[in-house]
Amino acid sequence: MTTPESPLLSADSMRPVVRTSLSDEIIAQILDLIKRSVLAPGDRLPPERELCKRFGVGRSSLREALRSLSAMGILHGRVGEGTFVNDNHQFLEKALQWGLLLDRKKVQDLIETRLMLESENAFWAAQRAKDEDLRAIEDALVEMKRALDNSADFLAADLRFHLAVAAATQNTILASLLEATRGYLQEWIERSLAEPTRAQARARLSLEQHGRIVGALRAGDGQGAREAMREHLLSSGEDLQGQVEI
Amino acid sequence: MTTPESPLLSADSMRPVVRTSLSDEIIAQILDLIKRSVLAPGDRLPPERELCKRFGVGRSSLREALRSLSAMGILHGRVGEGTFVNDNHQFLEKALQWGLLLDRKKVQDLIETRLMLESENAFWAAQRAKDEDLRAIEDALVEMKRALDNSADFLAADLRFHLAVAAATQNTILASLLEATRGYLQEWIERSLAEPTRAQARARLSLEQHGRIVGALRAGDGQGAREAMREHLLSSGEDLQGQVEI
DNA sequence: AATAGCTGATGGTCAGACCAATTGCAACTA
DNA sequence: TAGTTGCAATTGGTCTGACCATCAGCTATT
Repeated sequence: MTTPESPLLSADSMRPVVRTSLSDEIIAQILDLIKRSVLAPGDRLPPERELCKRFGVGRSSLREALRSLSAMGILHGRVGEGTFVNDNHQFLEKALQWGLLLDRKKVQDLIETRLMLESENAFWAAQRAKDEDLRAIEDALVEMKRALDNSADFLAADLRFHLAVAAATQNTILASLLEATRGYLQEWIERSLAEPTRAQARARLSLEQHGRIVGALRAGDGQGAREAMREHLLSSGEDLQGQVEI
Repeated sequence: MTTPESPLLSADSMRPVVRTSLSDEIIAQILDLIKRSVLAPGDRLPPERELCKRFGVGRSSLREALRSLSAMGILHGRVGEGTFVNDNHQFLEKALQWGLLLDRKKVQDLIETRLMLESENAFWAAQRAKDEDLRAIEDALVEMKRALDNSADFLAADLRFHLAVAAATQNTILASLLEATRGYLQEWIERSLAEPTRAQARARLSLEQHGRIVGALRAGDGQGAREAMREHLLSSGEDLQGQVEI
């Protein structure tokens, strides 16, 4: 038989206790510091042994927090130098990478997602790009033209072009998502341009298509930019498609 | 004076050594085990002290790996019981959450991104939804109708509806991104439906709009589904918009 | 039959130690 | 003087052993 409970306990006056681990607490605190710009990208954190004293925890707990933040690309440590706040927060990229590690079949989905993100980004960029954004985009285009016969340089400029478009949307989430997908696909893209002759032909076509995108962006033509980007990715995506199925 | 370098060194024959940390190695291995279904969701990992022996590392390194995986929602540990593989891998959601933690202003961007993801998802769902997907979507709709006068239940069914649409796209990345954004906005959505009278009116309108979405999905009308979803989110988004600016 | 108490297993935390990489300065060499 | 070499301090990376708190399952008590 159970003893009758006190009336005090009948209601939901008692909630289960949250037992948050020390490292989770530290993770939250450090993220908060970054959020409040007390810690800016590029900054160096105090040495681990000093952070221990400041947080009042042992080195294990502290390190488990730091390693977690490193694992998701927010911090990075170098022996003998220190631990730094990453410039570009690639947590999304990291997460995506891990997600793909869990299920490699998803690359197909990724290509599709990227098509959508890129064309949508072009749409918003056309409506919101500031002068400096347009200049960055056109700079990348010029660089692509200059690097027509150098596959690696061309690809780098191409990446810069797309990231500049993403930045021009003024929507950091959208841009982050695009950077994450694109960053991860970069490996495949490079592989699909292995044969030089093929790469040359592709580069010329690609250059022309990029020119059309810039035109639409300059004109503030959202629909046109979306279509131009879509067309570009669909045509350049065929190579990629074949590459993935290997 | 610099001594002339050996010809062997002139080319890029020597690349910098990658010094991968032990915990990163362990993270990769565990993820690989999950990917190959050696470790299934719900499974319990061997005790830490035994994993140390198996991996041949100290407990610090092992724990730093486990904590990192826990921090991104892939594992979770309970004292006295063990460490388990999480059922739902919400690393994308976690990452997005952290991203927002770093910069709360981004909620605005999130709303915009969600609009795009949802409408695009509707488009693909219309083309690819299987019978069981449609059934799940309609189930959610029925549930919404039943819960017209219960704000919390209605909201839950609404969430189920949108997630079912996401699943119907058959694109796991797209669905994950949507789940992540939606999951994080849920808090705001709930807050925007605080006043019961307002919520009632909204619920009726919302129900009708969802009905139209289902119609387009059933008909396999991608364009129509995208438009219906867009319309729904734009109208329901006004409340949200006001909420965020507070 | 139900309860209380014990025991072992397990994750969470700490402290101290050593290693390896890096930096900066001092000493040395050409 | 200019460049190199060598040493020492700093710092992240790793290991070990220990103790604590919690939980599950068993045992003995009532």
